[in-house]
Amino acid sequence: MANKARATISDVAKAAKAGKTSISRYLNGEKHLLSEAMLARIEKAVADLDYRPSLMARGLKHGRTRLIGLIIADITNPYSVHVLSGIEAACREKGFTPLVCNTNNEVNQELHYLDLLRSYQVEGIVVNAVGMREEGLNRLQQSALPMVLIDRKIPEFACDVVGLDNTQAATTATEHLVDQGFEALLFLSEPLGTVNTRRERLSAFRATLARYPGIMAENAEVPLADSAVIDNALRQFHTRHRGMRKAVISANGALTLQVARSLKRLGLHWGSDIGLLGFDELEWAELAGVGITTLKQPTWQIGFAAVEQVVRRIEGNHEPIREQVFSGELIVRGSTAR
Amino acid sequence: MANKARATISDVAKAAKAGKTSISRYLNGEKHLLSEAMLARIEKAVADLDYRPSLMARGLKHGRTRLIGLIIADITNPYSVHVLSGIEAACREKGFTPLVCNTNNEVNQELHYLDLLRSYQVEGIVVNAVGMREEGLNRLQQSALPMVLIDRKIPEFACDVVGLDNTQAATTATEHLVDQGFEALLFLSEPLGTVNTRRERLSAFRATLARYPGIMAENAEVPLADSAVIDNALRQFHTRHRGMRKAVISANGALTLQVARSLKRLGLHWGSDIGLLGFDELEWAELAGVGITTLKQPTWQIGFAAVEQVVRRIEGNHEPIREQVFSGELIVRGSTAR
DNA sequence: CTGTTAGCGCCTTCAA
DNA sequence: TTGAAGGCGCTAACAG
Repeated sequence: MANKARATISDVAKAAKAGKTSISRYLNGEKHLLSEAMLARIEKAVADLDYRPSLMARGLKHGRTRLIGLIIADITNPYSVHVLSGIEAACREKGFTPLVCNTNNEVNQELHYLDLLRSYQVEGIVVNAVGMREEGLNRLQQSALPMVLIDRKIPEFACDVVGLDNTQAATTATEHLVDQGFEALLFLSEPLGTVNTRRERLSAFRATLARYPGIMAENAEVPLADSAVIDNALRQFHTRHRGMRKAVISANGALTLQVARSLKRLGLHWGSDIGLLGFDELEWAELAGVGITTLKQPTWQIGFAAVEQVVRRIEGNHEPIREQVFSGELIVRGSTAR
Repeated sequence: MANKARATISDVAKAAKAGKTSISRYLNGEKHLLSEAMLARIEKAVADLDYRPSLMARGLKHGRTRLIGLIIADITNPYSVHVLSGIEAACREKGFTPLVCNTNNEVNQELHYLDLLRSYQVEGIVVNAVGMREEGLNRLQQSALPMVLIDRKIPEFACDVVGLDNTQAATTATEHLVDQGFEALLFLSEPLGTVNTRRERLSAFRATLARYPGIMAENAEVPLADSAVIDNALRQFHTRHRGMRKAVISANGALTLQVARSLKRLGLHWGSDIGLLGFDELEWAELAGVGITTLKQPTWQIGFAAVEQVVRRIEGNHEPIREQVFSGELIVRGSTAR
């Protein structure tokens, strides 16, 4: 009995001995305009044919696809995954469907997907930016497509943003290390570039330590994938401050993983030989040696809030650009114990 | 200068002083049918208006949305994420776009999304099943929508599958533990239910140990979220075989995490007090204590192959149901050392 | 080589 | 309370 093609509204109309209009009304919650009899017939027909309206056609009609485009820099990153989880939840609640695109940290993928999303007529976009420059931006500015950025801003691009309160977070983290009696601190991040989150975290780190003149403050930029460079930065920091209590702050979760690996290679134990604190909570943080102290971001909320904001825009809200930050929570473990 | 609405094919036609057909031809690679002059005018118009065709409208026309629906049980699971990565790559290569749905391990979400995907007229579906019963199945059977399962099969549902060679993998894992001189082995999994992967792994475990009568073989089913139960299972296993060399096999990555946490709570050290081997590679496996031995699945390839298969079906391939398995790779670390 | 026409499945006037 | 007609953006005959 398997019906080949999907049933269309006309099929239902025919089966219910009604006009297409009535079906349409039935579908759009205007049931109060229909007679009991009609209602029953339609109900039956819909069920029989297992009919469901084509969102494509509907979208074509009045541009409401109920699709929200997501551009995620790296789906492999736990941060992104948890944000995605919040995004999913919010979409579900608001009646949208997320169209997920993974740019794999490549700028041209970003451009490609941006185009694609527009082709699918998404009603809004949520972006965890990687590069995003020139062309991509111009196009976006013109098409007044609602868009909100997650985590990172895009330089010189006015747009809603939702992310972490980097200053608060980095300050909290730094002060914790000061409290724990560390005398030399290294802030480790990927190359700063124009990535505001890295810069803000570093600035707050510096600003905080400016209040503690006795403590050495350093920072280094290392590429995530180059373990030799990381080893080197860590080794040098360690030898340079031999005899002192010292600690490393890693600017994000992916980097923390590499740092931990590097320390292991170098034979340094976090907690005893060197302090370690990483941005982003890690599911395995408690299992690695004496545990790793982390600064946990409310990732789920961030994702959820991002969708709320983009939906607000979709629904015509024209308030000025809005920047929404959430505060992080320090989770203390063995790696920063006295 | 920002143009409000998106340009349509008609706009372009007007701007290029051409008919819509010519534009359409231009877009669909039938440029050879167009005169130089026309081509140039169109090219310019398209660029000027930053036009890109609506995939919605196109889809409406001849049912080719170039969309592939993805139903992922738990996007938070690293396994799924890596599979997703392969899926993404394959989609890109084949010219499809993945529509990702996260069911959050809830069966009704699964149903909901299944409907949704059909509404969006996806051309095929890739599913990492959670429950998927009755209704959902019937609907799917009828709509001859190409579909391939990842990892798990659905009971009594004939469908292409791609996943791990569970027998090979579990056998390899078990033999490794035998080789390492363990005398009592516990196979730990979530409740078996009808999940074929769990059952197959357990069977192979049992079958392998049948060849080594001297070795104790046990298994236990524990809910992922109930740490008390896990603690208990582990504690009992440990005390029951006091004085023997014993090891635990965890049936998947998420469980391995819980097992590691549990062992830590119990004050048992993997490697020295008890052996540990987990299905699924974990990025932190080397960092947890002496390291955790894992059975790594070729996740990326699995995802890639799944899309290849579904695309094959989309393109009209009618070969009999196909089951594609990849073999796992044992990565030995400290947790199973002598 | 190029344009006209007729839908794809749906929603929205507008009439009945 | 119901239905017929037109059009969303695009493609595919079918003429010129």
